[in-house]
Amino acid sequence: MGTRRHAIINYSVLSDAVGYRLRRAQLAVFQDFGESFAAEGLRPADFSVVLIIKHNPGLKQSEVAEALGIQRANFVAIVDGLEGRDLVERRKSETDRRVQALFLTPLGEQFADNMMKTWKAHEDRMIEKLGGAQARDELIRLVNRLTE
Amino acid sequence: MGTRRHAIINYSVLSDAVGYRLRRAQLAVFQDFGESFAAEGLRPADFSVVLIIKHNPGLKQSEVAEALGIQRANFVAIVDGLEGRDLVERRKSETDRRVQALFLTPLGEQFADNMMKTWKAHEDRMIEKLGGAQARDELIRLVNRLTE
DNA sequence: TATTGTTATACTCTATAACTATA
DNA sequence: TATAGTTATAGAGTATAACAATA
Repeated sequence: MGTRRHAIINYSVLSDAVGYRLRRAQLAVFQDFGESFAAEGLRPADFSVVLIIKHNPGLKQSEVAEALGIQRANFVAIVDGLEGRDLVERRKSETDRRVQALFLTPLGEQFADNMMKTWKAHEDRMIEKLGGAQARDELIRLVNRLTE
Repeated sequence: MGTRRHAIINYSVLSDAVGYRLRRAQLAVFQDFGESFAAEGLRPADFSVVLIIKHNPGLKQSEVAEALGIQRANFVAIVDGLEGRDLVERRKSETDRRVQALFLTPLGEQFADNMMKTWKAHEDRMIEKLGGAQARDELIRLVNRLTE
């Protein structure tokens, strides 16, 4: 049979456990992000990499990786993917032949502009859910204390 | 050579992107959680499962899984692990032979009590970082809006 | 027919070690 | 010796399909 649809659950301290609630919220936000960028096939990490390169052209691979908390070994495949889509270009430094400096291609610049429009629509949805820009600012202020 | 230690990075909108900041903060909290429970070898999912079973003995596997947003296929291995450590017990329901009802073992009850002490120390650190219980309440209130 | 638990499998993300080429 | 990028690999976490037992 199964008369009840959902069991009534006592979540105990989980209801306001910082880690648990943060995790569930982050997954919900990334879910919306994923749906927003499904057509472009852009993952959160790709977005952040394109954004950083756009605003910091010429950085070393390892600098971008470190800025985003990505290990340089795992960063290689991300750049490979973006380079394969002709969005990002690796240029060997003249002064230090070990380093790869990263730049957006012309297509990458164009892609970044469109990407930001899609992102803004996503972010605006999140801000609306939060209850406005002030609530967003308050949230950022609070979560930053956990990261610092 | 290498005169600069860290490149100065323009993070653009990433500085207050809800998803990005939430993700970084969640990782920081889980990092502290992991260090707190390194000795017990308890992952966040294990913690939440033990907690739910403690406060809702006799729930079906699928009910606990759904309550925690874990797919029932992936939940099997989690319960296997906890059962293998003699913390959780599966009991076949008398009324519906398909379902496995979940209970803590006596050792599991004892483990849960100790677990909560470790967790409270962890959570208190997070609350302190946030600036007190009121700030924590405000954070929970805000992130819940993203999940609902 | 539908549900519960299970197995198998694949894909992403992350972590570590070791290699190469350069400095 | 040390650093930047790379390769290989292994471990989590997560998603989907299909199966057996039972309803």
